[in-house]
Amino acid sequence: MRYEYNTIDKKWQKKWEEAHAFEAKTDTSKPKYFALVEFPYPSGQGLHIGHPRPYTAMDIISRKKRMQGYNVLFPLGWDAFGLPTENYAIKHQIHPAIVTKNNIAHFTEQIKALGLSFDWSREIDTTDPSYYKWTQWIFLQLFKKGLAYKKEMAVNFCTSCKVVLANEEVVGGVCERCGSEVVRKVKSQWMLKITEYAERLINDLEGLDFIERVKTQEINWIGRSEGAEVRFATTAGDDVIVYTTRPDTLFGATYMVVAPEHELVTKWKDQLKNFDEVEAYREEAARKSDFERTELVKDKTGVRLDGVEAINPVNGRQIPIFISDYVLSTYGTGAIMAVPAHDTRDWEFAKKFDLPIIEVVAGGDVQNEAFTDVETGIMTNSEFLNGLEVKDAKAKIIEFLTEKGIGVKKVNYKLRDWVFSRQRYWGEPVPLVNCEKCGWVALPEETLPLTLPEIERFEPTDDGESPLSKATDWVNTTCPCCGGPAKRETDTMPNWAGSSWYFLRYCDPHNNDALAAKEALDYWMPVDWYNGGMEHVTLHLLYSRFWAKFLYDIGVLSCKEPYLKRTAHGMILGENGEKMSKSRGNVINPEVVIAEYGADGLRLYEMFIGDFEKSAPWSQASIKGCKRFIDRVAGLTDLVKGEGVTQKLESSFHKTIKKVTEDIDSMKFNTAIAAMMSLVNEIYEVGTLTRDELRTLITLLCPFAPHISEEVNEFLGYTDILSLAAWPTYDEAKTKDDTVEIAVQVCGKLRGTVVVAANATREEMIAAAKADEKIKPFIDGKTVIKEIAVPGKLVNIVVK
RNA sequence: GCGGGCGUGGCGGAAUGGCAGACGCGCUGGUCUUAGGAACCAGUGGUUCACCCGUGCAGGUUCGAGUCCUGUCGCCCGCACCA
Repeated sequence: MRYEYNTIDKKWQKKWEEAHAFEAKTDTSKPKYFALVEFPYPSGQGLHIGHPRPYTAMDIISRKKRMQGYNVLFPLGWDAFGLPTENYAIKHQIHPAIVTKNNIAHFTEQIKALGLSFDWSREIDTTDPSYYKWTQWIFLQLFKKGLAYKKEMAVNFCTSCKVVLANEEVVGGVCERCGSEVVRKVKSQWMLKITEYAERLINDLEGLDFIERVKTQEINWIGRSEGAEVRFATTAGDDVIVYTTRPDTLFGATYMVVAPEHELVTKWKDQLKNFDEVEAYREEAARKSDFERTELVKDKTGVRLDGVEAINPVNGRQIPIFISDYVLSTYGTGAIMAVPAHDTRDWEFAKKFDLPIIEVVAGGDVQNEAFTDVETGIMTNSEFLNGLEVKDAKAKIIEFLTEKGIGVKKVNYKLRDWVFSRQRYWGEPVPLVNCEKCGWVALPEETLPLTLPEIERFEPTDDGESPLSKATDWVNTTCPCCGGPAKRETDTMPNWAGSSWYFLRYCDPHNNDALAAKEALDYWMPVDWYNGGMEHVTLHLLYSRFWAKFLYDIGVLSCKEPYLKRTAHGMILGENGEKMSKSRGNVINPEVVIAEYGADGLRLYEMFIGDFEKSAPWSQASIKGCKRFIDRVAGLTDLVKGEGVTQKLESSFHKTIKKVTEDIDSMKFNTAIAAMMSLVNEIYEVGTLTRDELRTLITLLCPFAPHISEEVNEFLGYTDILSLAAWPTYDEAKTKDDTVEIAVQVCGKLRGTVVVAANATREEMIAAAKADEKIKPFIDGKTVIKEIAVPGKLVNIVVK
């Protein structure tokens, strides 16, 4: 038979659907397995060739687990709130809900054409009020626990999207989404206290099966550091608290730097002789975008505060105070003690402003460069710390500072609270009202969902107000607390809100009384294996872990971590090795590929293309090899004779079953496919196989190429659905051959091979090697110094 | 600058410290064909061809190194004045 994919693909997709083959039932008699892919944002462009890679990978894992007897939950949904849809809606004057509906329809059709074993009965959509009801509910719980708060603050503002961005959404100083300039704007924003979970977000990574680069990236992003806060008195009377990770170098502090935004600078206005100059610098710093600030990294600038000096608490020495934008107002206390001898940035600044450099850790040449090594240095010029190692000096000075009440041990994080407001229409409304009397008041939970009002125009205003502010009928309401007049919050939630808990909804997607029933959550959670992109590590992954921990704290979830295992796929690049993009003209359309090679051809090639975790360039030529392989599998039906086991093929089958089983578990799909290709090549060499053997082969192939496997199965006369059949098992003993060909080396160089019994002893192997005609010339007349034999592998004879 | 990763044929890529280049693409020759951009068969790292040389480069450990160690060069990704 042949692979007529045009008809076969559709035929089996329909059969699976009619049989509800992949719908997960809560069945406690079987072990559960929750496999998760990141649900897509249904963009107007339709499916990208990159989408099927992680989907197929997790589909293979899900299908195999299902065949191995697990109760598998493998769902999909739509992360459908967001800017591109809204921008499209504005441009074409179509309601974003309609745009979303159309995009989802298109995506659904394209994804279904891949034959993935998703449980479509659990499909969810973050823009559906019955879904975002629960997003709002979670927000209310955060609000009630004091983890959501509104704050006037300088935020990142994208000049093109006209919207506020979270720190995680600013990449390299520009907007992560559109690449436009990001400026600082002071706005009143809802914030979520993710920082309160910083410690747990780091500590609980331990023991999770996350790939290492994901763990390190999360840890670095959270950026924990240990140090001390130290109080410096000033000649102005106010104290300045600085944060330092090197309290041991306190005796080397020769000046102080505070952030331009530091509040004391304004307070000291009358005491500063050069306040005009100071003010000018502050204005300049405020005007700079993040991008400009990072561009100017190397060139330190600053202004000395003329009229106020700080006093080093350990030696009473007066030191000058500067403002400089190399000190950030948002980290630590916004003030530092500068130790130019042992900090690179302070050293650069000191050189530029001609400030003294005092060595307090011996071991370097501090006049020529900062000595920052904490491992080898010995304290000097530091009175009672002299002679100590850095690590001991740290402990001693902290003890000293604490005793004197001038300092305290302190842990800091780079992680900032999550800016949760967006001045956009297409997002979840914030279920709060602002009452003149009562302040911010939560809507009663039974009134949720608070749905989006119908409005005419979706554009945000130039001054950054949400389009919802124009819906006055909706905005003006009554306070649920006192009944007086109140106004609704007009900002909406960021698109990361709906995706922060979507996997929980899959457990019980149609529940109207809770985000999911406790029993369903307890049964399915945590997710056993979650695959997604590296670009989400410091965004979605961190946010959703935070929400899961919060839900654990309030008793909704029974697990502390939502995901047991996390892997990440590599990108599929264009044929030229560059990232695929319209502007580069190297985009491959999955629909076109399916039309030419069938769903199985695409699936197989996406898995065969290379190491799953690495990027790989697409090749229009290479995909042919996968199509040929499928055709050759279909062609095996012509070679079927009889039942049972073919002697010559038996061990090959056992080896292949073992290899494919193991490789799927470690995501080595490319070598699993290679093993099946080798087996097929061998069958063609033998020239015949049995019906049972072909059934085994297509069972192995089924997770990768389910359509052709089902078709061959039916052709062979089987009446079951192969996708639900039992996964083949292997006999370890039968994966071994009776005889093995071993390499024979003389002095470590390969000189030949000999065939020996698989269970041959070392002595037998060496004897066989020495007896070989090709080996003799290399050892005859020489003294054997050493003989090494590795069973099943090689013999190495060392001669002189 | 810091953190992570990677350098293997013409290409994508394989190799628990044990026969480097599995598997696939491409290429060469052949079979069959009116035809071949189909299918099938054979071959395919280099070479001065029983030797020898080959995993970015230079050393080291080892009976044996693509794999481990040290140094070095190059590339990719993330973070980036976080005190």
